[in-house]
Amino acid sequence: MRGKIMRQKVAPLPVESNGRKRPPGRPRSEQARLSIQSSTLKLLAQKGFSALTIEAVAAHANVGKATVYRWWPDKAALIADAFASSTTRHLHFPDTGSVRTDMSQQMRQLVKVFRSRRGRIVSALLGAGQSDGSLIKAFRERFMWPRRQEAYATLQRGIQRGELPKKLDMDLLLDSLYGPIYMRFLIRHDRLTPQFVEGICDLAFGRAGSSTKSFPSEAARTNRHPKR
Amino acid sequence: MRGKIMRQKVAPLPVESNGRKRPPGRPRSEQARLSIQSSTLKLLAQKGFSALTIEAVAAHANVGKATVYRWWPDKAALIADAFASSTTRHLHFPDTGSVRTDMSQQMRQLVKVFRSRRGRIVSALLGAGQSDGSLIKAFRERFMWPRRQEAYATLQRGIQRGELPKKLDMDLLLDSLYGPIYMRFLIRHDRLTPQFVEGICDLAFGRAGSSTKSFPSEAARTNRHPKR
DNA sequence: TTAGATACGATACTCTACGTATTGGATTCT
DNA sequence: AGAATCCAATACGTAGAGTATCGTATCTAA
Repeated sequence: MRGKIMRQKVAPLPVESNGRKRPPGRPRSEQARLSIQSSTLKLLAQKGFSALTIEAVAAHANVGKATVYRWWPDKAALIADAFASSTTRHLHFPDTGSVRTDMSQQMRQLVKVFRSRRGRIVSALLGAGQSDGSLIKAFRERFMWPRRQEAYATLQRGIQRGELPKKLDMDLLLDSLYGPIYMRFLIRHDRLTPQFVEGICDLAFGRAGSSTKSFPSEAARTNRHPKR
Repeated sequence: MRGKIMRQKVAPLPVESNGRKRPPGRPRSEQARLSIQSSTLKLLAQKGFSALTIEAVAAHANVGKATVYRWWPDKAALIADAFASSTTRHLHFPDTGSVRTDMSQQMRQLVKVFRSRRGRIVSALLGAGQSDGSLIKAFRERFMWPRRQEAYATLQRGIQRGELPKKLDMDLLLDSLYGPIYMRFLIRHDRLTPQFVEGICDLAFGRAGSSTKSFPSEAARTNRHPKR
């Protein structure tokens, strides 16, 4: 028995911009919410997923344990939400006039994030996600998907400029660009460097470089991006 | 007394391979060890990492919990060891005379393993490894590294045949081939198919295909494999 | 044959953290 | 004022980790 209903995570604060009246009773403490989220991220980056306890989060946030459970059903939801709420504003794609340059610049940024404190949070999320579907889903929808949309647009510009073939499997190309980064990030068998990013791009876009018209290898035709 | 004598004069646990005499006392039960390992793998594939309890392993293996702890310090070591001891015998590289074919065939095999029951074990190991260095290390050393050695040899043959440039960053190429597979395997944003493998190879080796001399993109030169 | 050493399964135990429930007080509505 | 809901604090029940102990089994050495 789940006790009483459990209010659905994230619980948008009342009184919002919409005309709804605020319900009676003491409103939830925004300060407590923020404090919990930031403590979650902080401890997650420090200790990793398995060492993160809700009791520690509550203590660190100067909050009652019940307050955590009132708004988040479990540790997974807490982490997914904290992560989503902190999604980096960096990691946008530039528009330099060259796909190769646009992509590699963003990839370098991603590598920088992965190597930073935030990287630890991402790996914890992906790691725990392997035994909890909701976490990996949160990662895809809140982190990966928005960036992938930008990536599609970036590639599209490249196609229009004639840098890429018109019939391009964008998902294949993007996974070929980012897969090696994620692999080194998660398996840690080798260093994540800007040089590595350039090597990946050389391989995928062709050695020729930025603005030339050399099609990658004319590969990656087939269907566009039919999934999801 | 006479009836059941001589039971198992077959030397259940004879002298070690080295010249050392066997220590006094009851020798450990090989049967218990194997039973524990196989139960670990079975439950891990069934329930994933977080739901795997040592108590359940002991019960499933018909073994005392203390017996588990006598030989493995913790859950991580138990899993790492069970995984290592079961390392698939498949996943070898063929020698067809074409690097592209050698690689893509092995990659298809890997995809098949990832999609099988064993895939669940691998993802559990990599997932838990994100908060436990010993697990990710076990994966690298026992699973990844032996195959990478074979991959080096395979690429080397390609170089000697002139299919690949002499100055090749093998690690970059291998990460570009396998990274996309691991990414889809772990993030699950898209399907892992043989067609995907071919797409990756098209991109990395060039569309031309198997036995032609088309250098990938002449990329991936720089240093050979200086790390680790 | 016996003594010593070590493994075995079983089980009881302590600890930690999860998640629930209760309490007394604070805040905001009608 | 009264109802409703929040808050922190804290006690509680449960699950599983890891340790300790017991009686027994299986080995070596003398």
